Amino acid sequence: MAPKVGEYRVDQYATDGSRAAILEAAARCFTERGYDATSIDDVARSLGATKGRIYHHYPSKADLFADVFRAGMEMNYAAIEPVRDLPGKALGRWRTLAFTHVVQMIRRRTFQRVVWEGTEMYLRGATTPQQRSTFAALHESRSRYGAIFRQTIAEAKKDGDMRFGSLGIANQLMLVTLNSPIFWYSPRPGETRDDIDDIAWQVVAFAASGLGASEGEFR
Amino acid sequence: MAPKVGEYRVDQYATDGSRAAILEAAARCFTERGYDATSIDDVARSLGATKGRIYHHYPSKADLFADVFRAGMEMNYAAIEPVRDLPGKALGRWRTLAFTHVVQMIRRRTFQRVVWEGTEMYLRGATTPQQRSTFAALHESRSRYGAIFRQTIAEAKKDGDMRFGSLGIANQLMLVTLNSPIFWYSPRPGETRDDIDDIAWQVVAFAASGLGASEGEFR
DNA sequence: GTCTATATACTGATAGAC
DNA sequence: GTCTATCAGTATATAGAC
Repeated sequence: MAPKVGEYRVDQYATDGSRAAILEAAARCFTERGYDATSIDDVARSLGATKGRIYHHYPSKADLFADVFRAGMEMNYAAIEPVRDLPGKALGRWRTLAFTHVVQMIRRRTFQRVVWEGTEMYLRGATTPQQRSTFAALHESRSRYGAIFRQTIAEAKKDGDMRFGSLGIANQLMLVTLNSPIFWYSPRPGETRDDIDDIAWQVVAFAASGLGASEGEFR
Repeated sequence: MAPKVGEYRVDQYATDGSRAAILEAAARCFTERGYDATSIDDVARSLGATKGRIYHHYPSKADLFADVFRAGMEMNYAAIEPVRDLPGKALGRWRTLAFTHVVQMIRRRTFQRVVWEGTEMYLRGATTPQQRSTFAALHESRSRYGAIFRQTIAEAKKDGDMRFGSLGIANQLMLVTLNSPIFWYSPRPGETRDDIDDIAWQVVAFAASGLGASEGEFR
């Protein structure tokens, strides 16, 4: 179940065309230039509009950014929901979860970059006191999401299906690996769904081996 | 040998106390708040000075940032220089290189965060035409540095000591893993040199296994 | 070599027309 | 619901005193 972290629900950002268009444009701009270097005028211009349109929907730039963050996390929860409670051992469940996550990083790259930058902003304390509680909720949503992965590898280790030292370090290395397509992936002309799946499996295989998983996969 | 990427040499930033202090403060500020959110006043204030001091040494904020980037890369080349041309098979050489690099990411975290952000700025094209050539040179310096690692794992694969699919993807995953301490590491009170080495070896072990290296190391 | 103004530009946010 | 005009705050960079 995708928990509500903000004031809007899933179907709202899906059906409200105006707000959805703003979110898409904002995600793209924030990804291209980063939060501070992106002006509201930039986002408006990329929509072929002026900032009046944006300020009608969002009271501030920080709120717009936070809503992209929220939408990104909601997409993540929605993506893994069908594979969260599959039967079987932890290692197998982890593989499916990890693959789903990586594909998500590739498909919704712009939103996921905002999730990353938002997390960094929160951890750096680069937020005003009013924003702080909003960002804290978003950061907690992301922590809960990450905890699903962390728990699964902890269980796999207990099963004897993974071998690693510190759980905390292994967890960080796993997450940074699975998230890394947001930094290096860029679509190639004529790329198929299978091509993306192939890339994603290579990422999962790297992380699995890194975590000392029993059998390696080298597709 | 550490190639000169900018106009200053190693011994200059090491001996010129005034400029070195500015670089340290700038690296800290840029790491804490990011390039755009950091004002020259912030850097000056963290030095207990005013911006006159900084503008005497650097003509612009972008130049200051670029010099931190340059210093960071110079530190990296200097760090791996003693282990670049060791004898032995590629896998063994890679382990030593990788360990040295990870320790460097931990020890000089602030400078390495600037290297990361500078690279992103360059790739995003978030530079003015005048800055472009400076950043291009710095980015190329970083690419050459990364190529040392890429070449080594390619050789290890040819030796049959590593197993992975696409070299390009494996390279990205390796680099993001080895660099990742700049995102999640923070020093703990009473931490010893051995503690840091232990963390670094766990990172190297993860990457080695991820690359399908023959023997796993699980410290 | 460092500091104190100050010019200049940009941007987040608001008010009110349509 | 969107646009135009405008205000206020901030930040880069410069000029000139010390």
